[in-house]
Amino acid sequence: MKERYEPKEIEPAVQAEWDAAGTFAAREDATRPKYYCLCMFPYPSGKLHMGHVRNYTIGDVLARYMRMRGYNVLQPMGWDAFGLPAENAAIENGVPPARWTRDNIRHMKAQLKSLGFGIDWSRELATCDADYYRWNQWLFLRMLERGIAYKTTGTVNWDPVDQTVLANEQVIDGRGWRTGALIEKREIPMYYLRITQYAQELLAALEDLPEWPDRVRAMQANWIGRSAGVNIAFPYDTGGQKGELCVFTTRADTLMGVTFVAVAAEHPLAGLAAARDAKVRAFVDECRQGSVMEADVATIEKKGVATGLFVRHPVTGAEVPVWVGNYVLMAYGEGAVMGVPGHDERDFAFAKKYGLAIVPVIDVGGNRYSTDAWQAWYADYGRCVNSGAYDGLDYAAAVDAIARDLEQRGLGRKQVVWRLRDWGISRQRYWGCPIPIIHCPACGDVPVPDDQLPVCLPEDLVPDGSGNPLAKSQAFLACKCPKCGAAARRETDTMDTFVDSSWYFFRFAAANNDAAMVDARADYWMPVDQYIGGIEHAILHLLYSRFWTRVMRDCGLTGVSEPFQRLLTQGMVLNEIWFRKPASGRIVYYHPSDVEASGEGESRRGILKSDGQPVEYGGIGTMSKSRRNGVDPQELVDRYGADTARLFAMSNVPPEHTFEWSDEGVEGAFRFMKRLWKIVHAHVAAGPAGPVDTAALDRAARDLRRQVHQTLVKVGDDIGRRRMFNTAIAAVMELYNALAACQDRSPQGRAVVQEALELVVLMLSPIVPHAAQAMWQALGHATLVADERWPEPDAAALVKDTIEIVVQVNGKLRARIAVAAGADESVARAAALADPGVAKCVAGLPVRKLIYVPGKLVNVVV
RNA sequence: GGGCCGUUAGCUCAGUGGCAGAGCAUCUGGCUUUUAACCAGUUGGUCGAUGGUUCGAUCCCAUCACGGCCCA
Repeated sequence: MKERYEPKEIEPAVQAEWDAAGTFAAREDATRPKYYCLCMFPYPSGKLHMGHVRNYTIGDVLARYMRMRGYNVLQPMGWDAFGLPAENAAIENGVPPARWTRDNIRHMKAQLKSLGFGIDWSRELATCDADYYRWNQWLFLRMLERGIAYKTTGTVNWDPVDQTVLANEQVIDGRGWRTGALIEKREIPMYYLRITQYAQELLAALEDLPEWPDRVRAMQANWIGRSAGVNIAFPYDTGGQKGELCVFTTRADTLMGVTFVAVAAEHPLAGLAAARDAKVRAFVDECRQGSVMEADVATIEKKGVATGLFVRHPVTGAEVPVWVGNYVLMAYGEGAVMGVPGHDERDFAFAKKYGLAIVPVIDVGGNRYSTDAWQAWYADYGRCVNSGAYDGLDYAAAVDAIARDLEQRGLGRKQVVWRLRDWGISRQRYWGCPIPIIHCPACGDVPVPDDQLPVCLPEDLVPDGSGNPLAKSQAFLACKCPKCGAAARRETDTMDTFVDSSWYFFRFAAANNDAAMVDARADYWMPVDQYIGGIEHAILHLLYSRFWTRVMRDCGLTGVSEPFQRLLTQGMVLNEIWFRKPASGRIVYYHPSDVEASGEGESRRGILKSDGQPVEYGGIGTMSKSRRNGVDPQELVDRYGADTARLFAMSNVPPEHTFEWSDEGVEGAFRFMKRLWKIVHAHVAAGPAGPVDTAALDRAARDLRRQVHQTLVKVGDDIGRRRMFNTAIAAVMELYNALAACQDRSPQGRAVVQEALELVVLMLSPIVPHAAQAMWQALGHATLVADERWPEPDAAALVKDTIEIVVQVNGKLRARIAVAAGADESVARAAALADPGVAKCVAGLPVRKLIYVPGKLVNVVV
C-alpha cells in the first residue's frame, strides 16, 4: 500500500480485476433471491452530465449493497438511442444520425466504465438496433390484431417552410424553431394505442405500488383523471335549430340551482350565435387567442357574453340563458358547463359580474348563505334545499335520484369520464422505429407479416430539415403488398421514442434472444425491484411502461402487471448562475468556475476572474448548457478520481432532493478519501494486528467498539431501508473522527482499530468501491470486497453497562445521573432525588408527580 | 387557481413528545522540502410566527407567513 492516495492508479487496476473475474455478469439462479436494480437508461447525447453520475451512483450503491446482502443482482445498462437530437445534429454537421449516435454511445460507455459502475455489459442494448426495435414492431402488430392499436386522424404542427411536422417543443410562440414560420395545425392519419382501455386498471393499481413516492402516484392519478358524474342534456329549439346541449357535471345534486349554461368559444351553439351577433363573434375570436392550459385558465379573469339563445332546464323546463365563457374548455367534457353560481366559485364570480341569479340549493350544516361574497364552504357537500322533489337528499342520494329521473326522460345518465387520452405514436420523423405497415393501392393498409420483420431503418440517410428523408428514399419506400403482391409503398412514419423505453427493462432480462421478445429469464428477473430516475419522467414514461407491460401480459408474454416495484426519483443537480446583461443585446452567462464569489444569500457577489469586473448573481438553478453552469463529470474524475465523484454525489442531501454543486464539497469529499487512506496506511504500516478479545478491552476500547457497531447498524439501515446515503456517510465520517482520536497502540487497541477499519471499508465499499478494494487488500485480505458479505453487527458490543439519565424538575433540565443499564424505576427515582442539584430545585417541596422514561429521563413535578 | 412538499448552526441536511446534532465551511493555534497540504482545537441556534394539547413541544393539533416542485 502506498502512503499517498492515488486514485488514478487504483481505479483502473480495480476495474480490471472486476472485468477479469466477471464480477458483475448476472446469471439466473432460481435458488437465490434476485434483485433487479435499474436506472433509467440515458439518451446518448454525447457525454455524461452530473445528473447521470448521481443517478447511476445511487443505483450502483444499492446494487452493490444488495449483492453484499446475498442477493443475485442484475444491473444492466443501455441506450435510449432514437430521437430528435440525432436529426438536429445531422442537419448541423451532415453526419448520419446512426453514426453520431453510435459514436456518442462509445464515448459515454467508456465514461460509465471509468466511474466503476457494476454493470453487466453483456446485456447492453441500444433501441436503434434492429435486434431491439423489431420487437416494437412485432408487439405493435399484436396490438393491431387485438384492436389496441388503431388508425385515425390527429392534429400535428406543420411547418410550411420546411414542409415538416414539428414536436410541441419545437414550436415557440406559434412559430417554427428553425424557420420562424407560422405553424399550421394539420389533420393527418396516425396510429394510436388504446391506453384509455386500461385507464381504470392503471388508476386502481396505483394502490399496489406503496413503494412509489406519493407525489408520483398522485401525478399519475391526476393525469388519468377519473371523474364520476352525470351527463345532462338541456334541450333547445331556438334560432331555427332543435337539439340538446350536453354538459357533464360531478355535482348533479346542484342541478336545481342552474341559472345559466356556459359554452366554449368553439362550441356549435357559440358558432350559431356568432353568426347572428357581432358582439358574440368578437368575443369568440378573442377567446381563440387565449391559452388552453388548465393552469392558465384557472387564473384568467372570467369573462363571457350572452348569446341571446336559451335552452330548457331538463327537470323544470324553465328557460336557461346560454353564455359563451372564456373559462370553458372545448377539450374537456362536452365543451359546455351548467352554471350553478350558488355552489361553484367560478360560476359565482361569473354571475356576480354579469348580474345572473344566484340560487343556493345545498344546505351545508345549517351555515348561513349570503350572495355577498364567495365562501369556500359553498362548494361543500350537504343536503338539497330549494330543489323540489330532491329536498333533504344528501349528495349520493340526490345524484342517484336526479340521474334516474333524467334517464327516464332520455335527458341524461351517469357517466365516468377520463382525462387520459389514447397514446398517439406516429411521428413524421426519420430517426425512429419504422411502423410496420405497407400501403397497397388495392388492399389498403396491410401489416407487415411477422416473417418479414424487422422493417429496418436505413442508416445512411442524412436529414436536411425539409421533411422526413424516408419519404424520399425509394430503397425504403418500394415494396410488394404482402397480400396481393402488387407494387406498394411503405409507411414512413416512425414510432414515438416513448415506445422504445416502455419495455427495455424486459429486454435486459432476456437479452440477445433472436427468436422471441422475452423468455423465461424475464420471468426470473421481472419485475424491476428498484427503479431510479428523474422526477421529470413521473408521468409519461412510467405510465406508458405500466400500460405496455399490461399489454404484454394480456398477450401472454409475462405474468407481471407492474414493471417497477419500488421507485426512487432523484433530484436534479444545481449550480450557481452568473450573468451580465449588456444594455443592448442578450444576457451573457458565465461559468461559476470563472467567477470569484463571496458572501452568502442576499449579499452574494461575484467578479469575473478574467476582467475583474462584477457579474450578477442569478441564484441557484439546474445545470444547463444555456446557462453555462454545467460541470463536466469527466473533469471531476480526471482530477479527483471516480470514488471522490461518487462520494460527493451521495453526500449532503437525500437522493430525492435537488443537489447543489459546490467546489468545497468536492474538496471535502476528496480530503476525506485521503484521510481515510492515510489512517489505514498508518495502521497497516505498524504491522499486523491480532483478533479482538472482548474480555480484555478497557473502557475506552469498549466505547470505541460500541460506536463502530452502532455505526454499522445505522449505515445498514440508512442504505438498505431509508435510502439516506448522506446520513450514512456522515455517520462513517463521525466514526473516522473517533478512530483518528484513538491513541491506544496496545495489542488490544490495535485489534479494535483493525476491526473498525475493516468494517469501515466494507460499509463504504458500495459508495467508493475502488479505494475500498485497495484498502481491503492492505488490511490483509486477498478477496474482492465486492464479493464479501455485509457484516453483521456484534450485539454484545452494542450493550452499554451504565447509562446516563436526564433529570428534569418541572420540565427543566437540572442534572444528569449515571445508573446501571437495566436499573428499574425505583433505583432511578432514588438516584434522581438524591442528586444535590435536584434536591436544591425541589427544595423540600412535596413531589406531586414523577415521570420516568426508562433508560432516558426522570421528570420531577413539584 | 389547485395539488404536493418544505422552513433546525454561515451552507447542506439529520433528528423526534424528554440533554438540540452531523458533515462541510468559518475562526485560532500548530506543523511542513508530503503543497490538489496536513494536524489539533474553537465558534456558531428564539428549531419560520402565533395560539392550543401536555408534567414537558423543534416534534402532535390549528391558524398564518415565506419558499420550492408539479398541473395536455
